[in-house]
Amino acid sequence: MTTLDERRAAILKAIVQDYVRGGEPVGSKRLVEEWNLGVSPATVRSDMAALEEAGLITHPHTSAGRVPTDAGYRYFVDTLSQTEPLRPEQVAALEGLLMGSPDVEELLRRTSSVLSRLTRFAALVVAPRLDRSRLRHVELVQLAPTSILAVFIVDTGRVDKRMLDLDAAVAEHDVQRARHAINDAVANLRLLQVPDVIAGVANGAPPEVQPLVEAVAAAVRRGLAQAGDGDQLFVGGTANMAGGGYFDRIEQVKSVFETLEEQVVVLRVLRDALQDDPAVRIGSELPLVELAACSVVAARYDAAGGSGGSVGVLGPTRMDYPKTLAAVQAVASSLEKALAELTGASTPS
Amino acid sequence: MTTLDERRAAILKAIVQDYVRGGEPVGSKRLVEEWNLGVSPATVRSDMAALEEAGLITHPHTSAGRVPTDAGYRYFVDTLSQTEPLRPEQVAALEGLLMGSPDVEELLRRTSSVLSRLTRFAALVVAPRLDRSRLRHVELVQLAPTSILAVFIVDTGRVDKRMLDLDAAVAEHDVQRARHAINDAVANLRLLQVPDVIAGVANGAPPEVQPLVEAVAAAVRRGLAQAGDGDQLFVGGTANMAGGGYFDRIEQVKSVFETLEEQVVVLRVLRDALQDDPAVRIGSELPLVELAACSVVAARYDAAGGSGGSVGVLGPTRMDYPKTLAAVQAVASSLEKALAELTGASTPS
DNA sequence: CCTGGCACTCTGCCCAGGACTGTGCCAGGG
DNA sequence: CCCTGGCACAGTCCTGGGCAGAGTGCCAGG
Repeated sequence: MTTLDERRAAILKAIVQDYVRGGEPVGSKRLVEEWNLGVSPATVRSDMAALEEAGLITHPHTSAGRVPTDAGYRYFVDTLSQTEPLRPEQVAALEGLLMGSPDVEELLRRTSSVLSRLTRFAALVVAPRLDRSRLRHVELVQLAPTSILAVFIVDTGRVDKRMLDLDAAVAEHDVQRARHAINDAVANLRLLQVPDVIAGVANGAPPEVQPLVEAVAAAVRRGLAQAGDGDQLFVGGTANMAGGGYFDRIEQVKSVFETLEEQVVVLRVLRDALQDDPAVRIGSELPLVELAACSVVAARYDAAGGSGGSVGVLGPTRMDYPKTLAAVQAVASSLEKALAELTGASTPS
Repeated sequence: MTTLDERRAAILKAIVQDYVRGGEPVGSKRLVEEWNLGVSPATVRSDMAALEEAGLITHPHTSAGRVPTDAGYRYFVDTLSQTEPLRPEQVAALEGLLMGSPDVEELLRRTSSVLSRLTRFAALVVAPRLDRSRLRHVELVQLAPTSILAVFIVDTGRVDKRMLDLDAAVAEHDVQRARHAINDAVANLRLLQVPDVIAGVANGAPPEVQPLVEAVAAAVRRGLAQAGDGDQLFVGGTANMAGGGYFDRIEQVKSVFETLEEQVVVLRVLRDALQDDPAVRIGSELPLVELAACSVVAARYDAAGGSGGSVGVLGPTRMDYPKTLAAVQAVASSLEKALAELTGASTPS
């Protein structure tokens, strides 16, 4: 992207800001009136023609004002704007809301709720990644002779479960032996190391319990492999996408909702976006054509032990990027704090 | 509701069916043509006037056809229609989809997905009630000296967790003592009995562990008290409410989505509806004005040990009630079967 | 390089007319 | 007493024309 003439940059900036506020194509006359640019509408027009030539703005039709293109928003975000930090009382309110959460799940739920209300878009919150968390405890519950429910309790307070289907029946007390052997070996281990350690336990274990222990190791391995797609996702404020008056055709709204229902897809989009941090992905930059009229703004947050997740919003391309970025970043950092408070206590000396 | 003249009943039925299919007000002429009623449009008109007098149909405006009112749909559902059972291959496909589920949560998720695709409305699935389930195991994990994570594993394979904040620190081995004492006492007990039994354990326990055991009892009690509102809810196919062309104003769509986001509200609506089984609640019969243009069709299902939940759909009042009822009931019974298969194996001799 | 002016284009709105649909009512016939 | 055909009436939807408004593109001049 070539760098822009100073006045043209100012005009692009004005177009973006006006359009984001009003939702209507903005013309040369209005522009000079509201932003006293010191030049005449005619000059602005020729500049706008240049901006259009450069692919930064378009015409809906011959005689309408200009509208930013995705590239226009991109230029605006990259070089014409800077995030406007939230007001201190907003940050305070934010932290107040998040701090009191009783557990991680509830905290993440609240986070998605508060972020959606703050931005008036759909909020996306991805739970801390499992792979770097530490395992606290494994519980094995025998539901049937060959089927065992394995429950994994992780230091962030998250609880995961998985059914194990064995080829042969296991005796109740062998389940207990496996349980003890595994827990002795893995307590407070990084989840990533767990499969290998458990596999080691299996090797040294008596033959009756070996298959069970191996099954547990396999379950953890599977869980970690899935972790990318299997991460927990909390979505909030989807209704915001229906109001607001973005999107002209109802079909667009529907396809956005359809996309939001597919957690796997949303997770992929988020992960894809988060090659930068904070990340802004505008319209066609998103990997899904269904979301061509949408943008994603996201940021990472860290959690105890180097694990972490991300928060973000999905909104129309016509969004206030500086404000949204600020909100997303503020929420990410508040979440980080609240999480630290919640699980920082979770490493007793 | 007084009973209706036979011809008038036929006319009402025809109006409902035509309107549900086409979405447009239906007039006297079309009616006699398509349903060869054996009388002239004029006669139909006078009957329609009577039906309108009775509050079963309305005019959108002076010179439009008639549209059923909520009461009209109600009459149709109660006395003019009967559910059309699904085709056998549909039932088979349904069961095929549900049977392979690895665990209860996934099963319920799939259920909501399949029900929404079957009906093209938003599907609601409430997990089996906790209060009549049996407790399999309680796990206590100490996250900090005064904070304990209690994990409850129930026979349906469901896992619930709850944080316990104690007033005083507990020693690690006391946590283990409490854990053993509780598990010895409660294994395979109905959840409803659990609080009292644990309270009994607390009484006989040494003073160091007493507060912890009591906290566990309180947690279960709280969990059960909440059970009404705290039940797990799986919502699927919400995007269907945006397509379809029901709802004229976008505002309605938005308020439906807002309602769907409030799980507590949805659960209340469902529980309220399920005084009958199967239940049909039409428009103004629902306890929420926001849902005045919607109907709920729901049915209960039973799960192991007398516990159970419900499945249902939320759609526009203008829905095909016989078909929807059939779908909901078929899904409920398939879910019941799949659940039995999944947890029936869970009562080893 | 900027500016004012001018012609042009396209939208949105209003209004009127006509086609259409559907109703309500009434008088007449079985 | 109920059904029927006929007729007047009311309201929607569509179309077309006219008109105002906004905005552009271009060009000649400072």
